[in-house]
Amino acid sequence: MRSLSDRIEKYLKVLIERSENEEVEIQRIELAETFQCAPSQITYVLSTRFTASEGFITESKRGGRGFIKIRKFPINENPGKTGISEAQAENILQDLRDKGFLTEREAYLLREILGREVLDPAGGESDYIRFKIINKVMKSIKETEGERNVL
Amino acid sequence: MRSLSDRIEKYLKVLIERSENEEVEIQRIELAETFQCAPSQITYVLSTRFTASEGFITESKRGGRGFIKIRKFPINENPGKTGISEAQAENILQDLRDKGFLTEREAYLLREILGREVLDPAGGESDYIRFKIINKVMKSIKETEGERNVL
DNA sequence: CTCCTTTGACTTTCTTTGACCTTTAGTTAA
DNA sequence: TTAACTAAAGGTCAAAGAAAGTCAAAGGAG
Repeated sequence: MRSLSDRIEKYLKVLIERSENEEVEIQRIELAETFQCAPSQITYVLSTRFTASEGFITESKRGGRGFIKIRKFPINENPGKTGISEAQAENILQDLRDKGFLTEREAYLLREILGREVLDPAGGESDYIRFKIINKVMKSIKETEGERNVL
Repeated sequence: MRSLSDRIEKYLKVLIERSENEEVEIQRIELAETFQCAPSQITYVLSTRFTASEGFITESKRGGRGFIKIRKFPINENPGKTGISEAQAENILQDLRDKGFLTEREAYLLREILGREVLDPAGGESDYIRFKIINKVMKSIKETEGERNVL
């Protein structure tokens, strides 16, 4: 029998697949109730199966009317005009760092670049540019795989 | 479903958008009645979603004929001619690489980011953004000095 | 045994409300 | 005329409520 985590993962992935824009928004408590489990179980599933290095971006808000949004990251340049906020970018970088795909210094460099200050002049396009930068980074990581310790 | 605060925010932003001069004047009590909430809720929305760093300035008067005025400013950072072309950027990166300030992989990453493809959506501002990115990189290098070989 | 799951107590963040304070315009009385 | 009162705003702040996050400990499968 597949584990609860597996079932929740499957459930969410189906939701994403069926969505228009490769994203889904849930409420942690609600989903926990659906699966009759502790809310933190949902957090666990997200942190083990919906990581940035797997191509997912999550975003959430606490408090009243809080939510968790999961988005599948189109690594292969899909100009669907997708955008990434500064906070989301930070999460992605942290994950890539944690997983060892980026060194601390690389993550630091990118964090500076992706900040509001630098990208602001792009105005409404800044989220989009942030998306494109992250996209490039992901691709680059794939292409330079194995070189991590060489440099 | 989105929260009350979110709805009030949206409502006000629509009003501003539709206005001639990017500003709107309301009465706190009136708006609170419209949304069936405590007047201080309006204050809360203003202080969390119409901040200066988001480009808004609010102004108000108490007492009889009191009001709250919200103005949106185009946070127009003046690109004072500071711009860096793609080719120039490449030279700079090469130089930083040669001098050992960047690893090969870091330089590669940055080269990808600074390319035309990524920054194009910024339109006329892309040279300026490239300039700011390079600036950040320079600063970051200074701040992480000595860490180069630690990672 | 070891690693992955599951749970629950505690923490942090965001929202909503209400009681009380301050400011202003208008009105009234000396 | 002007000082004092009154009513009508908006401001503040703290408490209560509503979610999500964290983390360590217990439970299970291989």
